Amino acid sequence: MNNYEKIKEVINRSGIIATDVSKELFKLSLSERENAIFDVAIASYLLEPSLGNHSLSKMSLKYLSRPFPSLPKNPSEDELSGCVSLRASILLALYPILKEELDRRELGRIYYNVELPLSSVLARMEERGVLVDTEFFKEEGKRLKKELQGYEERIYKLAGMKFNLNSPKQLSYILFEKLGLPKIKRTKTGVSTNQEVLEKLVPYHEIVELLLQYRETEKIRSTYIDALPELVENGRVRTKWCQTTTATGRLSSIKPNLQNIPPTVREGFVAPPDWVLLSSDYSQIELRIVASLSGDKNLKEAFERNEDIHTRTAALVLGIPEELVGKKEREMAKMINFGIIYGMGAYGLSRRLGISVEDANLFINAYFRTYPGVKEWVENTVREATEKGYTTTILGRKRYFESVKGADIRAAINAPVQGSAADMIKVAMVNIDKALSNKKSGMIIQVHDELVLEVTEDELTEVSDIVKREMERAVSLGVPVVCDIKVGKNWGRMEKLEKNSHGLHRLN
DNA sequence: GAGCTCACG
DNA sequence: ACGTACGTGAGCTCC
Ligand SMILES: [Mg+2]
Repeated sequence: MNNYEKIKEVINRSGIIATDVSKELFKLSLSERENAIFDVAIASYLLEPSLGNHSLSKMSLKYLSRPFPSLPKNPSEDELSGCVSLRASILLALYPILKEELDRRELGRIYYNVELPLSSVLARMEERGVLVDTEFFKEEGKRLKKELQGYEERIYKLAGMKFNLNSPKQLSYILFEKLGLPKIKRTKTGVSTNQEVLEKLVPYHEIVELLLQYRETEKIRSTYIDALPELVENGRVRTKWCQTTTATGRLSSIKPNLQNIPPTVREGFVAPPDWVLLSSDYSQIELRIVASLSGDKNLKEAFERNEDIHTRTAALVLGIPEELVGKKEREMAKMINFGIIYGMGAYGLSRRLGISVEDANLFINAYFRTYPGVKEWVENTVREATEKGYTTTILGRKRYFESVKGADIRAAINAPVQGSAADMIKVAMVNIDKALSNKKSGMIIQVHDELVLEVTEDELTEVSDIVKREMERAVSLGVPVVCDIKVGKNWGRMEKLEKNSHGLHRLN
């Protein structure tokens, strides 16, 4: 037996306790069964998701009151083995403590049924990576560079001098001192020049419109077009899917972050010849979860009607027929629907709708009269968070709060919604991965309410059925759940996939 | 490394 | 009693 085989044999016979590296073990095929692994980082994450960092040194101090030994520089063989075995002993000691704590707080289920199996799914997503059209990035880079040079020249001319356009400090000097524009909002260190401020300054000076365009283009160029190709290896980027980072239960993604790619840049993520990309996204999942958690009759019924939820909301709130709901009314309802998910108050709504706080209050009151169950749910959630010190999702994931005041009130309202949506798509991912285990196709990206898969053309019909079914039935909400499926040769240009009368899929 | 800004859901 | 909409990651400037 070589070392690899020895290690594999031990792991699958005795089990292994690891941290943060369960994905690596799966990648190396070192683990043949999930229950051969206990990942202390994932356990610690479920126990304290707001911690952000579940390093062994933190866990060791917290649960064992023991420092985590650091490796000396240029260690001797003895020092090395001493340190490593000390570290291993810490892992070993953490295992029973974390396991018992998971059970005590009823987090064992979500650990064993969702998070642990998910870590192997994420491992496979990392291994597969995403194919990148480097030519697209090259050409787009050239085009944006030219476009930016045009903005720069005109901006310098209007400013009467050259300056560093990427420096908010210098820009603020130009706008508010040199050109004398009104100061709208301040930051900790000076005067804000953010997009919201610039939009208000547009009528004052023609430089502002150019600045907005420059900012938008420069963002795309610097963050995406220039940075992404640096991370391509053998034609693919392999993001790291972070499973123990967010306070709510969502995933995050780094190097590169594939969860904030703008539509224009999505074109650069492509399928190989004879493959397509398939994207399936939940429709209004967070609001459906609000309907489910609150049990509000009217909100549930609104979804059962399968009409546009914002239009329906506007009609109910304003007491008018849906045919009379115009753009403005729908926009207002959409704002409140979103606002609810974020725990927004009258002040926030008034600012976003450009109306008075009094009017915003009227709308919110009318909204809660329409959906009284939602109002009750919000109040109960905040009360529970205060009394128990945590909020809970549909699968029992918890987020802890020390005292629920200020911004924490809103976070406490949002956490069960955002977290339940995360629970749901995670379950879907585990089930889809299982259903695709004997296929060539596989998942490559998750963006909170969207899954992207790389699919061979011959598997398209079957895979799209699996994805849609597993996403919609991942967790039973008692409210209809709908996913829309799109297909294309790249992530940017996709067409809706519809079922025709023969049950066959076709591209429109 | 902090602060600002901004991309996504 | 609210610094007044939640959750992320990353590039850039400046100290
Ligand atoms: Mg969606």
